Amino acid sequence: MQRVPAATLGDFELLVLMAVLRLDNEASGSAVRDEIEARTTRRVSRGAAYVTLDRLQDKGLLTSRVVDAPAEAGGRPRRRYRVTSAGRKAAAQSLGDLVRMRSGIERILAGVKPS
Amino acid sequence: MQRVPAATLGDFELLVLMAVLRLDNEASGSAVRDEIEARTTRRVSRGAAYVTLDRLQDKGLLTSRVVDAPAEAGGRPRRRYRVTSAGRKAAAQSLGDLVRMRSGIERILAGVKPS
DNA sequence: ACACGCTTGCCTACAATGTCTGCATCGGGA
DNA sequence: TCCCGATGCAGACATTGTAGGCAAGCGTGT
Repeated sequence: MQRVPAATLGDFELLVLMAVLRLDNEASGSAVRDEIEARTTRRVSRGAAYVTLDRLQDKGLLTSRVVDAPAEAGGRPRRRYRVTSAGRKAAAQSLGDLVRMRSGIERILAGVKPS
Repeated sequence: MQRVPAATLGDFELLVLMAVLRLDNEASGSAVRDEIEARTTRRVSRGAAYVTLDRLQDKGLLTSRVVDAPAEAGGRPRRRYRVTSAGRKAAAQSLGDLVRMRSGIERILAGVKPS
């Protein structure tokens, strides 16, 4: 069942949504996980990914289906996720908020050396 | 007491951190609140702002002091917040993650009409 | 000096999200 | 068949998000 209020996205939810988008709407759970770990500095446990994927589905921001041939070397059939138009809208809004907030302080944030 | 692990920033924490930065490190609690409400689509209660400000202090990402002349028409003395170097680093890292994740799908996210 | 009202700060409680560990399931190969 | 690797998922708990209400100061008017 979908929840109507569609509250604001959490930080990880936004990353997951973008991961699915960037994987061309054919993302499996572990693909999402790998994508986030590859593109960001965060470490993602498998469980964390699936729980978030599930919650995004409850909100109606994602859909999924279990249509997949098994992987090369064994493995359970994969579930594939797709971003809905509501999902795109939510992601765009969250990112818009971030961008508007950042505008003007890029310089301050740029000169930061990583540890 | 500061917490060492300095976990990843939540979405609202990041907004608050940026608000203080953009207010030139002389931000009061309600100024932060007003700034976020002005620049984003989110509504911020006073309590939410202060709780987050407090937590960011515990993490060592912000410092504060109560040095302020009273406002124009009455009011309690204001507390002013300042972002630490650790805070700048944390914000830069979170934003970096977001930007890297977004790169390549800007087009998809751009063509989204607000409701 | 006193009461008043305004603004800011903060505390408390609760909802939502983030995160991990462990286990079940499915398919392939030995 | 039996094991193995990979995926999905469930349960539990930590962290963060959010609101409402109460108290503290400070000016103003009497």
